[in-house]
Amino acid sequence: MSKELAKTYNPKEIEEKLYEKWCENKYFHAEVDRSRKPFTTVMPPPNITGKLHMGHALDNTLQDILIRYKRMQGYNALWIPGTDHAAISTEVKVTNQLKEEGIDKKELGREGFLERTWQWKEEYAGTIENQLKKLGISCDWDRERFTMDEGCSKAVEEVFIRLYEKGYIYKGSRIINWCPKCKTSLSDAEVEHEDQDGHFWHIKYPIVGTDDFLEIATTRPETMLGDTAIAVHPEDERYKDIVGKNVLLPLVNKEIPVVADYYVDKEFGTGAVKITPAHDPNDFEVGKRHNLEEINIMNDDATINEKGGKYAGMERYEARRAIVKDLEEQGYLVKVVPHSHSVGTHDRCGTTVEPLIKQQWFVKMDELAKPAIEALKTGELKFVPERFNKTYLHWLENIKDWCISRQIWWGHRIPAYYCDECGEFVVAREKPSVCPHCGCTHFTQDEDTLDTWFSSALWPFSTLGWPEQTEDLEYFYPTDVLVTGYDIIFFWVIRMVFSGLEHTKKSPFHTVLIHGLVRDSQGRKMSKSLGNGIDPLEIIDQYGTDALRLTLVTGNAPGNDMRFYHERVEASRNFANKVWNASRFILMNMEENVSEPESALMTPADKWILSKVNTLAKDVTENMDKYELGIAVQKIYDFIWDEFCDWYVELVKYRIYHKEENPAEANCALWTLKTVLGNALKLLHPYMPFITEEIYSALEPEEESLMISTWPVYKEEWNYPAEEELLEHMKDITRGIRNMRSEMNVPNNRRTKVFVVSEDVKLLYGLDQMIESVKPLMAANDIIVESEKKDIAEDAVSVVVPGATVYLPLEDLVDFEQELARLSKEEERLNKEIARARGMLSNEKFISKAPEAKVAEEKEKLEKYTQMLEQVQERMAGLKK
RNA sequence: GGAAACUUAGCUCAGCUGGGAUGAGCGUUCGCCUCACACGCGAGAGGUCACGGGUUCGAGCCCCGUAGUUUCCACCA
Repeated sequence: MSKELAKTYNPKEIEEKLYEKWCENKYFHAEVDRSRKPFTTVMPPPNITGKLHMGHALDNTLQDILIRYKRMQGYNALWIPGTDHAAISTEVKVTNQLKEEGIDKKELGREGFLERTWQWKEEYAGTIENQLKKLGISCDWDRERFTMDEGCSKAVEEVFIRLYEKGYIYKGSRIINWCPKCKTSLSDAEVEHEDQDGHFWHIKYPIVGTDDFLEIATTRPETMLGDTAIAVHPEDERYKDIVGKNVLLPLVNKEIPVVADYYVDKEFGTGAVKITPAHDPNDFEVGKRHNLEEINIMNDDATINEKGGKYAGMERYEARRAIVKDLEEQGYLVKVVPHSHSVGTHDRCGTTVEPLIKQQWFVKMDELAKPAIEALKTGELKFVPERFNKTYLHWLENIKDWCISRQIWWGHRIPAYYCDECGEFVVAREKPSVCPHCGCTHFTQDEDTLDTWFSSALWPFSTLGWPEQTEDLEYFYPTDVLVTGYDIIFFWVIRMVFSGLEHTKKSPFHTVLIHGLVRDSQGRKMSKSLGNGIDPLEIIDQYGTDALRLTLVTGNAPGNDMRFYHERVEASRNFANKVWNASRFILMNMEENVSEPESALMTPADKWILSKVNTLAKDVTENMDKYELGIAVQKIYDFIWDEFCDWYVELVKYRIYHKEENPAEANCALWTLKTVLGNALKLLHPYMPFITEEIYSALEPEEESLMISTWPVYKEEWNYPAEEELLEHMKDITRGIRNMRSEMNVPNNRRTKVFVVSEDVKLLYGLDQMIESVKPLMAANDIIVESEKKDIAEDAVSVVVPGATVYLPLEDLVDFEQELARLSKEEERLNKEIARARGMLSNEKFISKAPEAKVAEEKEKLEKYTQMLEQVQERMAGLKK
């Protein structure tokens, strides 16, 4: 940064250059160093399915803020980046890409498809990496990982085998969620439920041996092809006599029994339920209890199979229509009632999920869940904000076994090998040579792959070398904070916690910082289908990375959603420009050899701003330690703009402009400017890394880099309470004068005498010390400070501020009536204030119960306002003469 | 059917362990191109903190209830 700077900040000129410098110097890289404390975080690996969206920008900005902060505090900060193979999502994307080229993935075969998908991975992982770099994030690129790289795959295999050997992984035939489009099983978490308008078809089933019918209601009539019973509530008087009898399944013309089961709700529908064990999770349970046959009537693509008789080959909804039509024609359909019900859909493709019975691999969850619940209760793990504890616990306490096998190619293949001869399987690290069951030597590996979350669950330790007991693992693990959105607590956070506890005996992190969603300006979720997504790169291009980052953290509390719109980024951009220009002003005037001045040379203003930045450092640190990043950055913003720019820089101009006459005073001002700006830049750096680094390098050219400099800490010697008080008085006086002038339409260029009358000796003395500096702020050509009102003409306007009365002789402009009106308004206000304070102080309970400090505070206020009121009244009396 | 969050200035949102809403940005009114910045400077206007109770000397904040909005979970055929 040279001294001839552009009037507006141009992020494009510096961002790339600085990022390269940081990378070249390995500032992001961390190695084991036992002399320092580590601070570790792992990046939630973005899916390689596409480019990053605003949610990623938020997630990574938050992490970068924390990691930069900790790094400056002296921690050995490690942030591991990486990407996720995103099994089904990626397979769908690549399959579609192939389809566009007219290629069926089956033609390619497994190997060919995988080769193609690895190509895809290379391309997208590269794109994602570049995007992250644009965001300025300081993760350790030397440690970049991928959920399907060698190390992660090794960890996956090891975990699978260990859990299998422990009996926690099993293969079983259970009812699972099936996506007929992706042709794979899904876990419960991957199924989204949405309410759809459907119908209730009331159908009558003839009771065998009578002329009676049993009426049932169903939302999915096509499943009747697989009905193997009707269930009623055991205590339902209506059906008491029918239990044990058979009914005739219409269309199929098969007799099925009526069973009694507590699952049935007497009040709902007709109180009689058709039971299709193979196509409904509840019916499956009922079926187990009553030993019912399970008839699977569907193929993997949700067409009706050969068990469906004449409906075989039909697509599921086509079959539904045909069956309803037939029922109606044959007189079995009683009525159709509109009915809204919840339908499960695949979260990746939106297809309605079909519950089917399939052989799948499962993780037994009950034992694994217990330590994860315990970790939260003991405090080993905590959520910020705390309300997510409930979400976490509720899920774990109601957890069901996790279906982990997927019938797709892209993913970690299950390490189970089937004997070609006897069909028995062996779970092993390598393909076995001899079958322990039959002695045969030919094996085929299980075709299935694992749920994508199976590998991401290991991310915090697989990326550090587990299952090897590496030095990295020992030193950096457990990690410290995990930053992620509330939308993947179930998918990911919970699974990482129980996996970490199971395999490393430790919670993988002590804190989970949860953030919300970035929504559009109308509060809608950003989505491809709505086309309302905002590309972070476009924003960066338009306003700069720092502006984007600032926008993403201001005015937001942890866990809350935010709305994103251009006006907010503009405000951030404006702030960047403000910082830029204040710095430009300082650098333009900066001398080579500024030195720390004697305390005696410092003006009250210098001490005040030092004191302010000192307190700021303390407050910001406290807020950041509590993850209150929005509050922290707001304080920095306010300090820089309001205190530093609007007051201090203005107060310093006189000394700077009179450098030649008084170099010592100028030095003092410059040193303070440099020191305070330097500290402010440090505090701001985690939020706005580029602009702060750029300015700092010009301000402190001898220092290597701001990002590796030390975080400001509170120092007692910069605590100047008296000067803080004095400057508050000075501001009150200045505002009083400006207010008066504005109200009276005094032209800007008209300078006046200013009389400050006060009994406060310290105030008078302090003002006197800064008189030349203060003049421009008060639009004064002369400031007279005195302890009592002497030769001030009555045709002056006056304003009473705490501790002083200020007069402006504005003979020609004074309107006595107006002046009296103004004063009486002020009198009224003060009377109200006094009444309020008196009211509190006359309440005995307040005096006896409120903390002493609070009582003293109110007494002080009462005194202050009473004094001001006297001044106002005195002035009014003078005017009335 | 459970659970959570939200309801504060025209808009979007902050408000830490309860102690005068001197809250922020945007918008708006008035005056300023004052030699760092018009992406700016100065001065204003604008709020019964959803509603009703309760606890407390004191409630935007704690407790209970009501209404509206949003989200998550759940097997109601």
